[in-house]
Amino acid sequence: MASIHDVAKEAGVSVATVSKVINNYPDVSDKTRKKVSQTIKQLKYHPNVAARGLVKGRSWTVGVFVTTSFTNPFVSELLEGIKTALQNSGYDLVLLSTRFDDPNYSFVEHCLSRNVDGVVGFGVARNDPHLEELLESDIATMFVDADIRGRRAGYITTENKAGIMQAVEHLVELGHSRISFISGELDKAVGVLRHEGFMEGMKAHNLSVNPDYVRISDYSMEGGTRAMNDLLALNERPTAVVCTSDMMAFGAINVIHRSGLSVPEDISVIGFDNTYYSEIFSPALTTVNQNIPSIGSHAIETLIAMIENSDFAPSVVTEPSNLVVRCTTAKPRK
Amino acid sequence: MASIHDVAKEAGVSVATVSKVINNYPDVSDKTRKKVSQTIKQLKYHPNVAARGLVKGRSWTVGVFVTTSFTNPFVSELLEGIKTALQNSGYDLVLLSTRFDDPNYSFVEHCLSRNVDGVVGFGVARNDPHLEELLESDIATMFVDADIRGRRAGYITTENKAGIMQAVEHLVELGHSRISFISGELDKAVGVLRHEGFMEGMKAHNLSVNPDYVRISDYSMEGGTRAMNDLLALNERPTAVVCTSDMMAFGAINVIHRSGLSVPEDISVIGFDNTYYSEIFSPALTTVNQNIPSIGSHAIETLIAMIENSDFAPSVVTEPSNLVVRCTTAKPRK
DNA sequence: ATATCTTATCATACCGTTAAAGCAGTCGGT
DNA sequence: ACCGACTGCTTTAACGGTATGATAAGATAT
Repeated sequence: MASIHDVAKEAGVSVATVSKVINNYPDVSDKTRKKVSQTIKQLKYHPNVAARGLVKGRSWTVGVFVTTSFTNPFVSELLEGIKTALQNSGYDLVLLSTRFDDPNYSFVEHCLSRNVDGVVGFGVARNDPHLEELLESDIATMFVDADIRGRRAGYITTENKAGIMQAVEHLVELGHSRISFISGELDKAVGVLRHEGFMEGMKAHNLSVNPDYVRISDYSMEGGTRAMNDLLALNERPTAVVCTSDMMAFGAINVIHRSGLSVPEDISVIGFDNTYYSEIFSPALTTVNQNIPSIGSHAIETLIAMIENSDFAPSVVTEPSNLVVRCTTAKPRK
Repeated sequence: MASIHDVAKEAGVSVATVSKVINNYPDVSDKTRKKVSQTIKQLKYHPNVAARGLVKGRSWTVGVFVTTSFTNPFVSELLEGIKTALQNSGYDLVLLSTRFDDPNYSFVEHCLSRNVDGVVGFGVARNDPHLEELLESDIATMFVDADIRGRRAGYITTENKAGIMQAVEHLVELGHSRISFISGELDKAVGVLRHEGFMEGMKAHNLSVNPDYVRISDYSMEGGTRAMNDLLALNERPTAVVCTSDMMAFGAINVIHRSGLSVPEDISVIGFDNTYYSEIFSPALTTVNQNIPSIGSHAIETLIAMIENSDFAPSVVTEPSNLVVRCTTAKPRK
């Protein structure tokens, strides 16, 4: 690999001049600029990122810290959005492979030694042990779906509350009143907000919430399965269920079918996310749509703005959500 | 961030000694080693990867070049396997964000300027314009699902042919003879091998292949939809269809259902991949299983072996495949 | 007592880049 | 004719590590 010295020698100028050409400094004559550009092309020279990073204290990489599985469709779609925004940005994405079994592994130190310019954090709980350290550091951060702010940290999220309220409203309009809520863990903002959305949505229609109908589980399909099993065991089962993820809804629907009941005739089910599979699944899932790829893209765009413009205030972005009615909701049986 | 100089000063030794401690050189007395380790911990020192990379000409990163969407469940599961193998390896994954709109963008130059120690290539066609350049370079490479070898390049794949042959055999045993094959593009090894598997499987049971029944499409759901539409338009439609991806099978099944026919009663469908959703989909999909996460892990493991041991011959790994019978295959109607 | 070998440590060149400072040469103004 | 400003370029010191050859001190052999 040719270095800047090779280019300088070949072009008959000093390394500094080459550097200036590369970085578009004004004090280079057109003639030399041309000559240098030409030799750069000729030698297929590309600046060494490590060397550049060493002196600039930057790396032109942004880190992600994925705690959940990539199999999670939310993660896939988020990454897709991130990939799109990264294209042509000059930044590359580094997946920080964490060493969780090492008790004194520090995420922040990992970032610092890798010199990442910023990170996007996803699935970060409010009580995450690494969180405080991260917020204290100078690393620009965008959290996805977590209402965590800091001197250098902003977040992006969807209208969680409004989304769930729309879901409840839809069910009420269909004539449901025995409405159940299968929630994800309440340790993250999304969980709390969606829960609030359910409570407020019910209240807005003067419906009381049966405590047995509110199940706290986890966002996976197994989470939905477990919660739905509990609900079916009740004396008076609900006629509709609002889930806080599509995967949970899939799990719930499978349980309902397996117990001989049908969706939506016996029980209506609503999901959350509108991931790619909600349309493919049969019956096609009624769900709260959030534009996940766009969340990913915006997260990166604002992150880069924060990085390149250190007085850019860490921002809070909220993406709209809306209910997509498909085939898993209907009027309750008489 | 503390540097090696800070540690040296604090511990009262030279930087060289600190470096030796970090890199486990033998010629350091136990006493100084202890003292240095202690100050490293105390100052929360972590070597700067850029500086180290600069002198060593390495980066402790492996690159991936994802041309398809992350939404593709194969990619997600592959990444999951990669993530697992990377854990505790000391390597991080960098997603090279490609600049395809730039006509003289070079993937290899991107890798070189980032100093990645190796790359895993997925979805690389035999006629990919970047391929030759990559093979000529000294970058250690593992291709997934492509039979491309080079001085520094090996590959990992599944028993593609055998998998499809099992699928055909299963259908024949059920009594099918009008068997169709919906194939992905034939520009990659997987496409060719699965196609061969179909041809040989049919031949092995003395069945002739109706050319109308062989459709070349793409691996997406839309690909399956398109091909199935064509098949249903035929005078004599097939009683069974073998698809080369799960997504294609989903698309095909949706088309069949929409046209008023049912799966598997009217038409049996088999997929390929056994991705997470094949079990969730209803009816649950009969499909050829390949252990995708394990493919990802093995790709990384052999890649790292190639990197750290430059005379490790680039290897070829084949993972087994097997048919998983679920609910989309049955005897043909009389 | 001197020479030789070991062992532990250090000083320093170097990796490829950027940036600050400096230095010729040209030009317009007095 | 001289001054300062400007232009275009170069020299050189970092950045934070690693590796190499030198060195000092102690042990062993002669």
